[in-house]
Amino acid sequence: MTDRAPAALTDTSDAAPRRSDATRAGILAAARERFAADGYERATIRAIAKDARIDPSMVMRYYGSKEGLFAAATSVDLRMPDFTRVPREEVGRLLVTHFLDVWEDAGQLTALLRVGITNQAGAERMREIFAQQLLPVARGVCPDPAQAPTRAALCAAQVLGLALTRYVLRFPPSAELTGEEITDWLAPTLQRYLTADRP
Amino acid sequence: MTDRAPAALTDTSDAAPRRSDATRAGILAAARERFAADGYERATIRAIAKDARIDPSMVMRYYGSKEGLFAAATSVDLRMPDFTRVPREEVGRLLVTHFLDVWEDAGQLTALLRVGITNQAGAERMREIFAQQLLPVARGVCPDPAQAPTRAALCAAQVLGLALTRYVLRFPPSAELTGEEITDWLAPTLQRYLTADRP
DNA sequence: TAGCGTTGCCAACAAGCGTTGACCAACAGA
DNA sequence: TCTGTTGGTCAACGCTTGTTGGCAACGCTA
Repeated sequence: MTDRAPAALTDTSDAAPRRSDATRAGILAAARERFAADGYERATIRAIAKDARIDPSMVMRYYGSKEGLFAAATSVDLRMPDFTRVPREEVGRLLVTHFLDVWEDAGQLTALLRVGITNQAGAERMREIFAQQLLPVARGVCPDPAQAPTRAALCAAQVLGLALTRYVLRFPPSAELTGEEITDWLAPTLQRYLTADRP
Repeated sequence: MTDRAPAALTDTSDAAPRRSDATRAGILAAARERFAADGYERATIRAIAKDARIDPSMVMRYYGSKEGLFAAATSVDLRMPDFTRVPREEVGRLLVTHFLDVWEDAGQLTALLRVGITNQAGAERMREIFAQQLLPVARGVCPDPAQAPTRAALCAAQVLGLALTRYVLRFPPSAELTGEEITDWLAPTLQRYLTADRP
């Protein structure tokens, strides 16, 4: 009866470390993998628990519900650099390389993309990330701030489309491209979406 | 014991019309809507049957299984025009407008996109459509046919990314753009992906 | 050593799923 | 009018799901 609050959503060193921290982290890692591989519905709590070598009821105890676990597993920080300190003609290229970096290094974004498409809460989460992390970049870079939403949306479409075909649908040509090829092709597109005066 | 074959997947006037054709069509329409709205797992046969005001067992009788129903509901023809008859500098613009047309008029593509992301069979279906319908266009238009897969994949990424943000995730700026705005922004991108000599 | 909160497992629950087979009503051809 | 086919409903099946509560072992503090 002591811990009514089910989930410690902020895992960044807040209070005393618990003995179960390793278990919690294991569940979270397994959840991210499963969500990324299977989407929200097919990623069952039982499967996640099995991956983490733990009983399903532990998942419930630590994260309250499947929704809670999902929320904890898909808290994403795009780690956006400060684009205002970059030469204007290089923002497109930097945006592509940065996204490729972030996407390759963790399965969280693939998980989020997969879930955002089946699950209402997932879609809402993606809109939040878009508004809080990509939109400010466009606002700081594009010529007329009033156009920032449009320009950011165009960039999001291009970047998410690449991620979709490359990491989720696995279209062979898209999956086989090297990072450099992708950068060379997409950088001018994003550059134009962000900084061109008119379409 | 007469009709072992459960589904008439080709509905285009092959044999004598049956009394149940309306029911079949109703099921298919309801299935497309549900698949588009909910994705593969959440679109239950029971819900589809309810929408079509029919018993769930009828769905099984006419389409064999949920997989069969899905296959019938997402047979997509992109109706690609003959791009070789179009002035070379207009293929980008035509490609955008054509895709917007196809996407707006039927929910099938949204259904396919949603399902292609959670379901293995759905992803396979999308790769087929890509290879059979978009790839030939690139092959006929781009300068070096060996680059056609890459160029087609880039176009697919841009188009699908737009569809994703506009129809599925519903990013407000993307969903609110007019067809003309989208065309103006995306046409040069696709034009470059298809016809530019180098990135 | 006793007490207590924490960590974990086990067994079960109710609900929902795809799927099946028995059964009835309407129709068409003889 | 009889008979076989077709269109459709109903009730149930076996299974999986998220979720819950009880219970045993551990580790700390007094």
